[in-house]
Amino acid sequence: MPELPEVETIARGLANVVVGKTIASVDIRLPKMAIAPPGVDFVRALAGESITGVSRRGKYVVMGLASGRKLVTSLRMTGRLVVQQDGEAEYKGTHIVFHYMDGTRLSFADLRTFGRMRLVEPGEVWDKSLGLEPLSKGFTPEGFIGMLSGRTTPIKALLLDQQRIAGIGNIYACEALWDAGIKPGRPAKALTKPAVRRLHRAIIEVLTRAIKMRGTSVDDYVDAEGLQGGFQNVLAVYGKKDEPCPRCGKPIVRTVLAQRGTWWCRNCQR
DNA sequence: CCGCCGCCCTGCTTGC
DNA sequence: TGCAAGCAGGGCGGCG
Repeated sequence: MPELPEVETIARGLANVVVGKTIASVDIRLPKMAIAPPGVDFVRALAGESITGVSRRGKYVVMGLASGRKLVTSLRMTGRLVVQQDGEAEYKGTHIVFHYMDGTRLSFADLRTFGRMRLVEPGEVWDKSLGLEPLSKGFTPEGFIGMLSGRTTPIKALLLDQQRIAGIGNIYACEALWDAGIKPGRPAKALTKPAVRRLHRAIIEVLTRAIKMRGTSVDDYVDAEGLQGGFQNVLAVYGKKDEPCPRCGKPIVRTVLAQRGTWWCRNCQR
Protein backbone atom coordinates (compact mmCIF):
# COMPACT_ATOMS: atom_id res chain seq x y z
CA MET A 1 0.00 0.00 0.00
CA PRO A 2 1.65 3.18 -1.15
CA GLU A 3 2.46 5.57 1.70
CA LEU A 4 4.67 8.66 1.66
CA PRO A 5 7.96 6.96 0.63
CA GLU A 6 6.30 4.92 -2.12
CA VAL A 7 4.36 7.91 -3.48
CA GLU A 8 7.52 10.05 -3.32
CA THR A 9 9.39 7.37 -5.31
CA ILE A 10 6.59 7.18 -7.88
CA ALA A 11 6.44 10.98 -8.21
CA ARG A 12 10.21 11.28 -8.70
CA GLY A 13 10.17 8.50 -11.27
CA LEU A 14 7.31 10.13 -13.15
CA ALA A 15 9.03 13.52 -13.03
CA ASN A 16 12.04 11.97 -14.79
CA VAL A 17 9.95 10.39 -17.51
CA VAL A 18 6.71 12.25 -18.27
CA VAL A 19 7.56 15.93 -17.76
CA GLY A 20 7.36 17.66 -21.13
CA LYS A 21 5.23 14.96 -22.71
CA THR A 22 1.91 15.79 -24.34
CA ILE A 23 -1.19 13.66 -23.89
CA ALA A 24 -2.64 12.47 -27.20
CA SER A 25 -5.65 10.68 -25.76
CA VAL A 26 -7.11 9.28 -22.57
CA ASP A 27 -8.81 5.91 -22.29
CA ILE A 28 -11.13 5.46 -19.31
CA ARG A 29 -12.44 1.94 -18.75
CA LEU A 30 -13.89 2.52 -15.27
CA PRO A 31 -15.54 5.98 -15.15
CA LYS A 32 -15.80 6.21 -11.34
CA MET A 33 -12.00 6.35 -11.11
CA ALA A 34 -11.75 9.62 -13.07
CA ILE A 35 -13.25 12.68 -11.39
CA ALA A 36 -13.52 16.10 -13.04
CA PRO A 37 -15.00 19.44 -11.83
CA PRO A 38 -18.69 20.05 -12.67
CA GLY A 39 -19.12 20.75 -16.36
CA VAL A 40 -15.64 19.54 -17.28
CA ASP A 41 -15.12 16.40 -19.35
CA PHE A 42 -12.09 14.50 -18.06
CA VAL A 43 -11.06 13.01 -21.39
CA ARG A 44 -11.61 16.13 -23.48
CA ALA A 45 -9.90 18.39 -20.95
CA LEU A 46 -6.76 16.28 -20.86
CA ALA A 47 -6.28 15.63 -24.58
CA GLY A 48 -3.56 18.02 -25.77
CA GLU A 49 -2.37 18.86 -22.25
CA SER A 50 1.31 18.55 -21.45
CA ILE A 51 2.89 17.63 -18.13
CA THR A 52 4.89 20.43 -16.52
CA GLY A 53 5.92 18.75 -13.28
CA VAL A 54 5.21 15.93 -10.85
CA SER A 55 5.21 16.20 -7.07
CA ARG A 56 3.78 14.57 -3.96
CA ARG A 57 1.48 15.80 -1.19
CA GLY A 58 0.74 13.30 1.57
CA LYS A 59 -0.02 10.06 -0.24
CA TYR A 60 -1.16 11.85 -3.42
CA VAL A 61 0.73 12.12 -6.71
CA VAL A 62 0.26 15.61 -8.19
CA MET A 63 0.86 16.16 -11.90
CA GLY A 64 1.05 19.78 -12.99
CA LEU A 65 -0.41 20.57 -16.42
CA ALA A 66 0.38 23.34 -18.88
CA SER A 67 -3.11 24.86 -18.50
CA GLY A 68 -2.52 25.35 -14.77
CA ARG A 69 -4.82 22.47 -13.93
CA LYS A 70 -3.54 19.59 -11.83
CA LEU A 71 -4.15 15.88 -11.97
CA VAL A 72 -4.21 14.49 -8.41
CA THR A 73 -3.99 10.72 -7.98
CA SER A 74 -4.80 8.71 -4.87
CA LEU A 75 -3.44 5.17 -5.13
CA ARG A 76 -5.09 3.90 -1.93
CA MET A 77 -4.07 0.26 -1.34
CA THR A 78 -3.48 -1.39 -4.66
CA GLY A 79 -3.11 1.48 -7.12
CA ARG A 80 -0.22 1.53 -9.58
CA LEU A 81 0.97 4.39 -11.77
CA VAL A 82 3.40 3.02 -14.31
CA VAL A 83 4.91 4.36 -17.53
CA GLN A 84 5.01 1.78 -20.30
CA GLN A 85 5.95 1.52 -23.94
CA ASP A 86 3.19 0.95 -26.45
CA GLY A 87 2.90 -2.78 -27.00
CA GLU A 88 4.10 -3.62 -23.48
CA ALA A 89 1.69 -5.92 -21.59
CA GLU A 90 -0.94 -4.17 -19.48
CA TYR A 91 -1.24 -4.73 -15.74
CA LYS A 92 -4.36 -6.49 -14.56
CA GLY A 93 -6.95 -3.95 -13.44
CA THR A 94 -5.81 -1.15 -15.74
CA HIS A 95 -8.63 1.40 -15.57
CA ILE A 96 -7.22 4.64 -17.02
CA VAL A 97 -4.58 4.94 -19.74
CA PHE A 98 -2.91 8.16 -20.91
CA HIS A 99 -1.44 7.84 -24.38
CA TYR A 100 1.37 10.31 -25.01
CA MET A 101 2.28 11.74 -28.40
CA ASP A 102 5.60 9.86 -28.37
CA GLY A 103 4.00 6.40 -28.20
CA THR A 104 4.56 5.80 -24.47
CA ARG A 105 1.65 5.52 -22.09
CA LEU A 106 0.90 6.09 -18.41
CA SER A 107 -1.31 3.40 -16.90
CA PHE A 108 -3.37 3.69 -13.75
CA ALA A 109 -4.09 0.16 -12.57
CA ASP A 110 -5.89 -0.75 -9.36
CA LEU A 111 -7.21 -4.25 -8.57
CA ARG A 112 -9.42 -3.05 -5.74
CA THR A 113 -10.61 0.06 -7.64
CA PHE A 114 -10.34 2.24 -4.51
CA GLY A 115 -7.93 4.66 -6.18
CA ARG A 116 -9.05 7.90 -7.84
CA MET A 117 -7.75 10.47 -10.32
CA ARG A 118 -9.07 13.96 -9.78
CA LEU A 119 -8.73 16.86 -12.20
CA VAL A 120 -8.28 20.08 -10.25
CA GLU A 121 -8.88 23.61 -11.60
CA PRO A 122 -6.10 26.25 -11.50
CA GLY A 123 -5.95 27.75 -8.04
CA GLU A 124 -8.43 25.27 -6.61
CA VAL A 125 -7.42 24.16 -3.10
CA TRP A 126 -7.77 20.40 -3.09
CA ASP A 127 -5.63 19.55 -0.03
CA LYS A 128 -7.21 21.65 2.72
CA SER A 129 -7.97 18.58 4.82
CA LEU A 130 -4.36 17.36 4.69
CA GLY A 131 -2.04 17.99 7.61
CA LEU A 132 1.67 18.71 7.89
CA GLU A 133 4.28 17.18 5.65
CA PRO A 134 6.44 15.18 8.08
CA LEU A 135 9.60 15.83 6.06
CA SER A 136 9.05 19.60 5.91
CA LYS A 137 10.53 22.22 8.23
CA GLY A 138 7.03 22.86 9.55
CA PHE A 139 7.07 19.51 11.36
CA THR A 140 8.92 20.47 14.54
CA PRO A 141 9.34 18.60 17.84
CA GLU A 142 7.57 21.45 19.65
CA GLY A 143 4.68 21.44 17.18
CA PHE A 144 4.40 17.68 17.54
CA ILE A 145 4.26 17.97 21.34
CA GLY A 146 1.41 20.46 20.93
CA MET A 147 -0.38 18.18 18.45
CA LEU A 148 -0.40 15.33 20.99
CA SER A 149 -1.21 17.28 24.12
CA GLY A 150 -4.57 16.51 25.69
CA ARG A 151 -5.44 13.88 23.10
CA THR A 152 -6.78 10.60 24.41
CA THR A 153 -6.58 8.85 21.06
CA PRO A 154 -3.99 6.04 20.74
CA ILE A 155 -0.73 7.42 19.39
CA LYS A 156 -0.83 5.07 16.40
CA ALA A 157 -4.33 6.25 15.40
CA LEU A 158 -3.05 9.82 15.55
CA LEU A 159 -0.10 8.98 13.30
CA LEU A 160 -2.54 7.55 10.75
CA ASP A 161 -4.74 10.68 10.80
CA GLN A 162 -3.98 12.44 7.51
CA GLN A 163 -5.54 15.68 8.76
CA ARG A 164 -2.71 16.03 11.30
CA ILE A 165 0.32 14.55 9.57
CA ALA A 166 0.01 13.64 5.89
CA GLY A 167 1.60 10.55 4.41
CA ILE A 168 2.07 8.03 7.22
CA GLY A 169 0.24 4.73 6.75
CA ASN A 170 0.17 1.46 8.62
CA ILE A 171 3.68 0.28 7.71
CA TYR A 172 5.55 3.42 8.75
CA ALA A 173 3.38 4.04 11.82
CA CYS A 174 4.35 0.57 13.10
CA GLU A 175 8.01 1.03 12.19
CA ALA A 176 8.36 4.53 13.68
CA LEU A 177 6.69 3.48 16.96
CA TRP A 178 9.04 0.49 17.22
CA ASP A 179 12.02 2.71 16.47
CA ALA A 180 11.00 5.13 19.22
CA GLY A 181 10.19 2.32 21.68
CA ILE A 182 6.57 3.44 22.13
CA LYS A 183 3.52 1.19 22.57
CA PRO A 184 1.02 1.81 19.71
CA GLY A 185 -2.02 1.89 21.99
CA ARG A 186 -0.62 4.47 24.41
CA PRO A 187 -2.88 7.57 24.60
CA ALA A 188 -1.14 10.43 22.79
CA LYS A 189 -1.30 12.68 25.85
CA ALA A 190 0.43 10.02 27.98
CA LEU A 191 3.70 10.28 26.08
CA THR A 192 6.50 12.05 27.91
CA LYS A 193 8.19 14.93 26.12
CA PRO A 194 11.36 12.88 25.55
CA ALA A 195 9.20 10.12 24.06
CA VAL A 196 7.48 12.58 21.70
CA ARG A 197 10.90 13.86 20.62
CA ARG A 198 12.10 10.30 20.00
CA LEU A 199 8.98 9.60 17.94
CA HIS A 200 9.40 12.83 15.97
CA ARG A 201 12.96 11.84 15.10
CA ALA A 202 11.91 8.24 14.33
CA ILE A 203 9.20 9.36 11.89
CA ILE A 204 11.66 11.50 9.93
CA GLU A 205 14.37 8.85 10.07
CA VAL A 206 12.14 5.94 8.96
CA LEU A 207 10.50 7.90 6.12
CA THR A 208 13.85 9.25 4.90
CA ARG A 209 15.45 5.81 4.94
CA ALA A 210 12.46 4.28 3.16
CA ILE A 211 12.65 6.91 0.40
CA LYS A 212 16.37 6.13 -0.05
CA MET A 213 15.41 2.47 -0.47
CA ARG A 214 12.62 3.37 -2.94
CA GLY A 215 9.77 2.24 -0.70
CA THR A 216 8.33 -1.00 0.68
CA SER A 217 6.94 -3.71 -1.62
CA VAL A 218 4.91 -6.03 0.61
CA ASP A 219 2.11 -6.67 -1.84
CA ASP A 220 1.26 -4.58 -4.87
CA TYR A 221 3.55 -1.57 -4.78
CA VAL A 222 5.82 -0.88 -7.74
CA ASP A 223 7.40 2.42 -8.79
CA ALA A 224 6.75 4.40 -11.98
CA GLU A 225 8.99 2.01 -13.93
CA GLY A 226 7.26 -1.08 -12.52
CA LEU A 227 10.16 -1.94 -10.16
CA GLN A 228 9.87 -3.07 -6.53
CA GLY A 229 11.25 -1.15 -3.57
CA GLY A 230 13.77 -2.40 -1.03
CA PHE A 231 12.53 -1.39 2.43
CA GLN A 232 10.60 -4.67 2.91
CA ASN A 233 14.03 -6.25 3.50
CA VAL A 234 14.79 -4.07 6.52
CA LEU A 235 11.40 -3.87 8.26
CA ALA A 236 11.69 -4.36 12.01
CA VAL A 237 8.12 -5.28 12.98
CA TYR A 238 5.56 -4.77 10.18
CA GLY A 239 4.15 -8.19 9.21
CA LYS A 240 6.67 -9.95 11.51
CA LYS A 241 4.31 -11.77 13.90
CA ASP A 242 6.21 -14.30 16.07
CA GLU A 243 9.59 -13.26 14.67
CA PRO A 244 12.22 -11.99 17.12
CA CYS A 245 12.34 -8.28 17.86
CA PRO A 246 15.57 -6.97 16.25
CA ARG A 247 16.30 -5.02 19.45
CA CYS A 248 15.51 -7.43 22.30
CA GLY A 249 14.79 -10.79 20.68
CA LYS A 250 11.32 -11.23 22.18
CA PRO A 251 8.60 -12.29 19.69
CA ILE A 252 6.73 -9.59 17.79
CA VAL A 253 2.97 -9.61 18.44
CA ARG A 254 0.10 -8.65 16.16
CA THR A 255 -2.89 -6.84 17.66
CA VAL A 256 -5.69 -4.81 16.12
CA LEU A 257 -5.83 -1.06 16.76
CA ALA A 258 -8.07 1.46 15.00
CA GLN A 259 -9.30 -1.42 12.78
CA ARG A 260 -5.73 -2.03 11.55
CA GLY A 261 -3.25 -4.83 12.05
CA THR A 262 -0.56 -3.59 14.40
CA TRP A 263 2.83 -5.25 14.89
CA TRP A 264 4.98 -4.37 17.87
CA CYS A 265 7.21 -5.65 20.67
CA ARG A 266 5.54 -5.98 24.07
CA ASN A 267 8.93 -5.96 25.74
CA CYS A 268 10.66 -2.87 24.38
CA GLN A 269 7.72 -0.67 23.29
CA ARG A 270 6.14 1.00 26.31
C1' DC B 1 -14.56 19.56 17.23
C1' DC B 2 -13.97 14.73 18.21
C1' DG B 3 -14.09 9.89 17.74
C1' DC B 4 -16.16 5.83 15.93
C1' DC B 5 -18.16 2.91 12.38
C1' DG B 6 -19.50 1.11 7.94
C1' DC B 7 -18.71 1.15 3.18
C1' DC B 8 -16.22 0.56 -1.00
C1' DC B 9 -13.70 -3.68 -3.66
C1' DT B 10 -10.94 -8.05 -5.14
C1' DG B 11 -7.77 -11.59 -4.09
C1' DC B 12 -5.76 -14.34 -0.76
C1' DT B 13 -6.24 -17.16 3.50
C1' DT B 14 -8.77 -19.94 6.55
C1' DG B 15 -11.87 -23.50 7.99
C1' DC B 16 -15.12 -27.04 7.39
C1' DT C 1 -9.95 -31.30 -2.71
C1' DG C 2 -13.62 -27.73 -3.06
C1' DC C 3 -16.05 -24.02 -1.74
C1' DA C 4 -17.60 -20.05 0.85
C1' DA C 5 -16.87 -17.02 4.45
C1' DG C 6 -13.59 -13.98 6.43
C1' DC C 7 -10.09 -10.73 6.21
C1' DA C 8 -7.15 -6.97 4.44
C1' DG C 9 -7.34 -1.45 4.72
C1' DG C 10 -7.16 4.43 3.09
C1' DG C 11 -10.29 7.74 2.75
C1' DC C 12 -14.77 9.47 3.25
C1' DG C 13 -19.43 10.27 4.75
C1' DG C 14 -22.67 9.65 8.42
C1' DC C 15 -23.69 9.65 13.21
C1' DG C 16 -23.72 10.61 18.17
